[in-house]
Amino acid sequence: MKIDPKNRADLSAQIAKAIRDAIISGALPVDERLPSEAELADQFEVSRPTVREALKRLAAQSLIRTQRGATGGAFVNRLKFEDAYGQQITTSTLLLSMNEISFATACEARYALERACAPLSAERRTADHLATMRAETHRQQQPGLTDEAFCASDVAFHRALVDAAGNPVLSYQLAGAVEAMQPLMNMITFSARSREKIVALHTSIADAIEAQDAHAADAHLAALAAYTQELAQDVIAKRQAKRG
Amino acid sequence: MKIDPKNRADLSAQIAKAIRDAIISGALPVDERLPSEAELADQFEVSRPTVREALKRLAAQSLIRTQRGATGGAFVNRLKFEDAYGQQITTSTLLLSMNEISFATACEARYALERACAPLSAERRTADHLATMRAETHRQQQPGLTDEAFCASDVAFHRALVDAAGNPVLSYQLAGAVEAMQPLMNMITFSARSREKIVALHTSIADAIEAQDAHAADAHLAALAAYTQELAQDVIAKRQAKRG
DNA sequence: AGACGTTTAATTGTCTGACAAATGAAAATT
DNA sequence: AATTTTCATTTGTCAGACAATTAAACGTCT
Repeated sequence: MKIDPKNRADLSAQIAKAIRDAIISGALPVDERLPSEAELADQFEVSRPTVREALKRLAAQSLIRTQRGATGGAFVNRLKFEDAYGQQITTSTLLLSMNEISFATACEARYALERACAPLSAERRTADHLATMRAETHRQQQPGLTDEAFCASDVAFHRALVDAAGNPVLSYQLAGAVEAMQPLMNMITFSARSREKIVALHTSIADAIEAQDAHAADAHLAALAAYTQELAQDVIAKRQAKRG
Repeated sequence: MKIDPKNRADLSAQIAKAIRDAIISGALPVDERLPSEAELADQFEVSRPTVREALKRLAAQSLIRTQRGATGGAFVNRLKFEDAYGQQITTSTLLLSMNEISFATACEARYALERACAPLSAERRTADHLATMRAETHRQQQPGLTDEAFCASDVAFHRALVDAAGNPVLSYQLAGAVEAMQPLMNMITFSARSREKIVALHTSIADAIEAQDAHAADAHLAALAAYTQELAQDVIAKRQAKRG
C-alpha cells in the first residue's frame, strides 16, 4: 500500500485508491480493522485531514464503515446487495437524466433485461412472489391512484418478477434498470384506458409465471414493452404538437 | 439544501446527502459551479474540513469534479458511461467476492443478461463489432496464450457482442456483469480441448450475429453458458478430490 | 494600439494543533 | 461479586495558516 511520493497533488485520492486496491485484492479481508487515522497519517506521511478525506471517499462507496470510541476505527465493510442497490439506482438515474438517453433506449434496455429474467422466474417463482405480483396488480386497479403511486406499484410488480428468478446478482443488476426508469415513467400520464391495458398485461404475466409458462411470460412482456413505447410516443407527439 | 441542526454527528455525510439530493433533483444542473468551500462552510455553519469531507464523498461517486485556481471550484459533473462502468465493475466484483456468490449464480446471471442482448445485437451489429469479435476469436486460438490473456480476450469478445446491440444503457448494465466475472473465470484453467470448444462456440455466435440470426445466436450462447458451467463444475470437483 | 510579461486575487490542497464526543476497558468502590 | 467511576483510545469537528494553481487584471515594451 504505497503512494507516489513525488506527486503531492490529489493525495487523498491516491490514498483512497491504495486502500481500495488492498480491499479488492483481498489483502484487507472483511471486518479487518484499518490502522487508526493517526497511524495511517504516519504511514503515508500525510496529515490526518488528508487521511480522513481518503476514508470518506471509501465510505461513500460503502467499502468501509467507521465507529467511534476506544475500540473503534475504520473496518472493511462487507458490501451487501442492499447497499449496492442504492448506489446503482443513484448512478443509473443520473446516467439517464444527464446523458440525453431517449425514453426508447432506456425502455428497450429495461425490458430486454427483464425478459432475460422471465424464464428463470417462471421456473422458480414462490407463492410469496406471486402474492406480491397479485397484490400490486390489484392496487393498480384502485380508482383514486395517482400517477406516481401507479408507477411505484408498477416498479414493485416488476421487482417481484425479477426477484422471483431467485438470483441475487440478477436482482442487483435489474434494480438499477427498473428503478431508474421510474422518473421517466412518471412523466407519462396514464389514462384510465391505458391503465386498464397495463393491468391486463400484468395479470397475463402473473398468470404465465404462475403456470410456469416461460414462453407466454416472454410474449406478454414483449407486448408490455411495445405498449409502453407506444404510450411514450403519444406523449412526446402531443408535447411537440402543443409547442408547434 | 439544509441539514439537521440538532444532530451534529456525521455532518459531512448530511452535507453530502443534501448536495447529492440537489443534484439528483436537478436543482443543481450539470456544470453548475457549487459555492466555494468557504461559502459552503458558512451556509451549513460548519468548518471547511467538514465541507471538504462531504465534497470528497461526492467526488468518489463522480458526482462533482474540482478545479483549482481563481475560477476553480467544485462543479456538478456530467456522469459519463465511462465513469459509471468503473464504479459498477468495482461494486460488482466486490459483491461477488464478499458474499459467497457461487460461480453458478454469477454465471447464470451473466449469460441470462447476455442472451437478452443477442437479438438486438443480431439486428444492429456493424462491421466494426463483427471485426472485433472475429479478431478476438482469432487471438483465442494462439497457442502460447496464458489463461489470463484468454479470459481477457473472452471478455473483449463478449463486450463487443453486447456493444453491438447499440444500446449504451445495456452496455453499461452488462459491463458490471461481464467484467466482474473475469476474476472467477480466471480461476478456471482452460485445457487445450476446452479452449477449442469455446472458440468454436464463439465462432458460431459470431456467425449467427453476422447472419442476423437471433435464434441461432441465442442457442449458441445457451450452449456456451452450459459448457462454462460444466467446466466450472469439473474444476470444483477436482479441487474437492484433492482435498479429500 | 497591440503583444507580451507581471502581479494579484480567488480557490483548492494540505498541514498543525486543538477540543469534543463516544466507547470499551480497567480500576475503584460498595 | 456487582456496580460505578475513571481513563485511554479513537473518530468527529473546529480554527487558522500556508502552499500551489489558475485566470483575470495590470503594466510595459514595441
